[in-house]
Amino acid sequence: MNLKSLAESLGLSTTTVSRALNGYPDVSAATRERVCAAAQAQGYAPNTRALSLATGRAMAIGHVIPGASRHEIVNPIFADFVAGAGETYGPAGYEILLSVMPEGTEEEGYRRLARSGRVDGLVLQAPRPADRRIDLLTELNLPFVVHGRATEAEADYSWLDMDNRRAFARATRHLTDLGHRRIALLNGPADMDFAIRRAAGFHEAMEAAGLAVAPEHIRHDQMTEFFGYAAAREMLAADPAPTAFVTAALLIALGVRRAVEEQGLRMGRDVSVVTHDDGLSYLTNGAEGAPLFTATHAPVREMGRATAAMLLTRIAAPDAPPAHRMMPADFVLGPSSGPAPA
Amino acid sequence: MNLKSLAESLGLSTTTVSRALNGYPDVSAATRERVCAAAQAQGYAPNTRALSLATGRAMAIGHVIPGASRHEIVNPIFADFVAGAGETYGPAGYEILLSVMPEGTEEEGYRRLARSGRVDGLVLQAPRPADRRIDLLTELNLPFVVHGRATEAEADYSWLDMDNRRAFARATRHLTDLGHRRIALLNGPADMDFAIRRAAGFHEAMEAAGLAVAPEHIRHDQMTEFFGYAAAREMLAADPAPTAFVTAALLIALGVRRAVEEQGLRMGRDVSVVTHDDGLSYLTNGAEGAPLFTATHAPVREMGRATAAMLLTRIAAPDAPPAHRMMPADFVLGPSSGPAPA
DNA sequence: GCCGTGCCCCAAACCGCTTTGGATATCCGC
DNA sequence: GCGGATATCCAAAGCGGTTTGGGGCACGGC
Repeated sequence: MNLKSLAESLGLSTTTVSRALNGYPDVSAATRERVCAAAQAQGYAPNTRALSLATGRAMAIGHVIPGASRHEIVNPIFADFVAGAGETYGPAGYEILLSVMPEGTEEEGYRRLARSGRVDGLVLQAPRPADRRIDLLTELNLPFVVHGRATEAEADYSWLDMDNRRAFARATRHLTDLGHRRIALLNGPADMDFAIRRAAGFHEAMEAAGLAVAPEHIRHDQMTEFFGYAAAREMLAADPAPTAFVTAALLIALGVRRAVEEQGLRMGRDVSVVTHDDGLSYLTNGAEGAPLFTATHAPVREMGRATAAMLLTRIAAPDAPPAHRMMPADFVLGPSSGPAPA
Repeated sequence: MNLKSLAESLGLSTTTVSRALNGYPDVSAATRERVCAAAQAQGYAPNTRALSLATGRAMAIGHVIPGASRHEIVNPIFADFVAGAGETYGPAGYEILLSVMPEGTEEEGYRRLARSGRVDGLVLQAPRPADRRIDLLTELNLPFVVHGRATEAEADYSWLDMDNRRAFARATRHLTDLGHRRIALLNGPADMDFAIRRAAGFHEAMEAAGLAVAPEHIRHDQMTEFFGYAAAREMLAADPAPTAFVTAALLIALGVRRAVEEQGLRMGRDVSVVTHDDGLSYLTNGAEGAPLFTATHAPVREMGRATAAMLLTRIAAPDAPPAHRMMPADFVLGPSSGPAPA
């Protein structure tokens, strides 16, 4: 069922039918009525491929999953972020094009994606401090918004980020205020910009409290339960052991809790834990109103929605100056943190 | 940089250039060489929109996230499954089109997706027993493969599934063999086909052991940590309490462990837990060689790869009869299960 | 009676590629 | 020298929409 046969069945030209369906003025109300009814009845939907070729708009946004190497860890926040973005795209008629780019082929991959015309814009995730993708995309002249920031990027670009530094300073200060002096940081991968900002916030608060940071109490790794468990287990066995942990993800915190309890210690009394919580739908911090961990909380789904909205306005007005948006994190008090043991 | 200008710059027709690039015979080796070199040099990449319109193939596969309602839980296995599928699509030149379909608009949504020609095939996830989508897609004549099965579907269709019944029978038998008599099942949502099969396996093993199933020991819900915690906590406080749990996901098992330890009980001694483990990259069952839970294990990423491969062969030969593939689950022995307490 | 003015509608060009159906040139055997 | 392969190449017709640039017609004013 294409435009042509629909037009024929109505005894009209394709031009008129097209204009009628797209709300152009040059068509009488009666005709428009008739056309719309017929389209509805015959179940007409424009062929996106043709539409896209004619209009030059792909009506799709690219999201890239970096690294398709077999044992790569898929970022767990990815699903929620994309679901959030989808909520924004849907009503606007955009679809998500997911591109899995094998490590190493990235430059070529982005180039091809841009030239292929499959997408009208791109969302960049998990940037590194000097992320080459930003300059690349600027050069390719494809609208994009970065979820996160790339500290050392030269060009100005649109981004939406959580205030990582401030959130982690807040979390750490909470612990120093409680009298903790040996605080460990279980952070995300060291080459991620967000992890660097989180570390900065941590150091800032430690310094403000006049505390030294023990290098052996800082760890960077993929944010898994096992990382939290293994790192905490090791640190707790050492002497002196930390009395508190700041962790970059709820999964890490769950691992820490496992190590803590395995040692016969109690969380919130013997060892305090403050975590960042991405508000993942399938991994909530306890129940509503009864959090399990003291946490900084910033729902990533919300960020997906907001990032998508920024990108859509950017696509609508590509020449507008880049926009920036900083999302704050809530601070939630839970039973996992308490005064430092004497 | 389109075909036309590339052809002009070479003094050839677009026909010849197209044939040269696509490996058709009607072109001399010298010309082909020249064309390929120029394409490389000028950074030519065919416009997918036009290519797609001309060939009729979209070079994209649709994956649908059901439900975009604000508080919907995004299935955590989704990310790994899609990453796996992407590994298969990539080398074949296919991209993933992610469609977020709001609850209720599904029928219309699939119809539009099919007619729009954006995708060459579809992967259906999380089917319900009498899933209407299967008949719908068959009617729409769009190649698709179901991850899971729909028990009551009438038509024959391609599917790939884990052997849920057998896996859960195996898990349950392990516990009955250990002498457990009161075993609880913390299952996925009751309307999911996979959850029904898992329950069937559970009941089968209980019956084989001559054990009655207490209705209050069966729970269906979203597979979150909190569900595991709350359900186990409640059950352990009741009298008689179960001595063992079978759980449908690692996250649930983590919640159960939390409840167990909160009660001062020890997992594997006072309370046994056997879980299913989807092998998510960011949520592993302990470390390699040192599992945390006794588990049935079937990596969902692998299933993504395999499902994608099935779909691609189906697209290549749409008239072949539907294919079926059953994936077994491993059984992994861990410290979370032990003899029933006396 | 003529002309300007809206109102509706349409034919045809175009988006960038593939593919069909020749066209031209070369080369072969006889 | 000539018919018929064979090897190369190309013009043009799609694919299914949008958009440009009119064209006919009725109406009103002079």
